[in-house]
Amino acid sequence: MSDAILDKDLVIVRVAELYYEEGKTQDEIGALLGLSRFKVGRLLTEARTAGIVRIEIVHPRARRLGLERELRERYDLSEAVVVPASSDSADDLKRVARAAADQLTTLRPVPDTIAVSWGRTLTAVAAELKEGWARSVKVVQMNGGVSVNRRPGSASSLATTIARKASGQAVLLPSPAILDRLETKLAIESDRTVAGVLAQASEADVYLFTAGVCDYNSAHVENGYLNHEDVDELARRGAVGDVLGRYIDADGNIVDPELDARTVGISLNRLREATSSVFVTVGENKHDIARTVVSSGMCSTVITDEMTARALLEEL
Amino acid sequence: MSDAILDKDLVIVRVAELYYEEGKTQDEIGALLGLSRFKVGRLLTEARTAGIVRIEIVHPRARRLGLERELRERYDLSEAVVVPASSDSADDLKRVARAAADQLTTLRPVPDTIAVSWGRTLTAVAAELKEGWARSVKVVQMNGGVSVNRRPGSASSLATTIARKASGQAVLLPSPAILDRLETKLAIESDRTVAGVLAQASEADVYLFTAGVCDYNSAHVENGYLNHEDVDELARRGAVGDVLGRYIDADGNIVDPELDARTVGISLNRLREATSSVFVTVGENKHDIARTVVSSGMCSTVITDEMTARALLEEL
DNA sequence: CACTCAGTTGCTCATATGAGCAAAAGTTGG
DNA sequence: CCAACTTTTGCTCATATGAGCAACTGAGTG
Repeated sequence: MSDAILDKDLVIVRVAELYYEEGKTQDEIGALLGLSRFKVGRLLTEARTAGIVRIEIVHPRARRLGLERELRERYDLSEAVVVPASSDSADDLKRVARAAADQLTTLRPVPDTIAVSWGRTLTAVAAELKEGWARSVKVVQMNGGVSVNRRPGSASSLATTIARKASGQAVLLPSPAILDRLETKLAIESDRTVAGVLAQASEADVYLFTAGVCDYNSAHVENGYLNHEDVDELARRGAVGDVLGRYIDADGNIVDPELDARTVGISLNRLREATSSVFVTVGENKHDIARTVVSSGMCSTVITDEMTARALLEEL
Repeated sequence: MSDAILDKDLVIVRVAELYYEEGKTQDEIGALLGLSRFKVGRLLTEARTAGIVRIEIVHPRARRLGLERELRERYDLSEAVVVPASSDSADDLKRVARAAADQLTTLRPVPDTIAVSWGRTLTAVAAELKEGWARSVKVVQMNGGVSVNRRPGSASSLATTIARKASGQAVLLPSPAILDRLETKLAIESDRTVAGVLAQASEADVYLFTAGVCDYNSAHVENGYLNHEDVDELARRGAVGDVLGRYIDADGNIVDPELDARTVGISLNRLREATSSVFVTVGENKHDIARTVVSSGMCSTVITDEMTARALLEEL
């Protein structure tokens, strides 16, 4: 092949095939093709760099470590977990939930208390956790509203499920998410029971939360806390979504202070100050609020799908 | 992770990710995960074996070396070339043609004379050959019919194209593929010009041919040598297709000796006796005739697409 | 509880490969 | 045609990895 008219690409392809498919050594390939083993090595490196050789990890537990590192660096996070895109995007919620379950299971030191929010995403995480994922963790609800749960068959809330699977204790927040009048909210937050739960939430070792989208499909609308006019008004004020029931704009600022004052739960600053605040998010409709959360310091760990990760890494 | 509830698959995936995506050594991975480097090595081997790590050669020039070896062994071939399936199967003809062109270019010793048949497959091969693919090769037509070419714009036959690109000489066979009467055929084959060309074809170093399917789309029907009744009769007699215009059954036997006697060109036994007979075939409609060619010793080299190769390797 | 057998582990030593460097080869401009 | 610069090559030496083996561990049986 030394004086044949074959171009370089063909040589690279042959070398890659002999090495990866035939299992031949670089020495053997060099002898076969009349090249030095050093040249063969360089061609293999070029084949990998140019994408002619593609090495892919194919497994439900696989991650995208390169994207994870980029996310950590871009947003100064202590941890990022990215689940590869799959051919069945309906599967993404389950796979991100499983990755979140894996991450919780490997938290070190094992937390005494975890504060959790609620929503479909965290419900999936609770479902993916294995029995005995930890030993005796107290799971505290950190924002209101879980009692207004209309889904039939969901007898135990996600906080209860997470706690049960760790042979731990669930501490539920017996309060609506949003009160009609400020006075009522202040009264409830002063009540010893509610105040005690909020205090335990504020002292948690780990915060686990997701975010909501500011649209008509919102759990707040579904559960009667907001109506369509409310949502329109919030969107008009620039809300991209809610964290712990608190509606924020792209910069992470509360868009409606009056509404916020009537909302029950710990403050967003508590997430910013926390040593370990874990944010789980899936889906294109949440890209805007996801960007806000990671860029305004509300989380130390993000767990998400590949499409969301790529969106977060795009220049705006 | 030594006492975590994570299962083995998760460990394998993490190890594979750290090695192939992060470029860490087995030593480094072992230190990170609390495993020996020997254990890490075994997990990587298992990841490759189990298909969790997939290494693929992605390039228009790529081949399927494993299938090639299986074909060589199954059919006692000296060479087999298999082109990977692509997402655009319309592209297969071009890619197989390119692989055939590559193969011709690397023939050693460089042949003095090549005998060729005709058809769309070889036309594509001629198109894929580079200028100067060889130096001064004589290309001889070994079966009749090329002159009855109705395709507009195809000013030079494939034999002429192959010869020109090698700065060589084309020797065309000035004869119809099939004669109406046996006497006419005998007369033409005795003519000094035609007899000389057939003699040169019989003495070629390399034979390059494809096969035709026994159906209404056949080039013989298109060119008026056969009509639909003829095709029906051939099929009734068990014909799976034609090689050099000669219709054969699954065992490689001539199905209509009378028709065969009126057909102009070298015999199929000459292909069987040749040192180097190269068979190029693409497409599912040719699987049956392809199987006949490779299993009845008509070729020493087969060049085909992945689907055909897999069909040829299937047990019947 | 002890024995046997199968599977797994960590090791030594040999082999395979890569990094960095000096020399050689190729290209470009005057 | 020659000089200067860039690119490529082959090498030495260090590192990374695998094969084969002995020892260890776990499971099953009497």
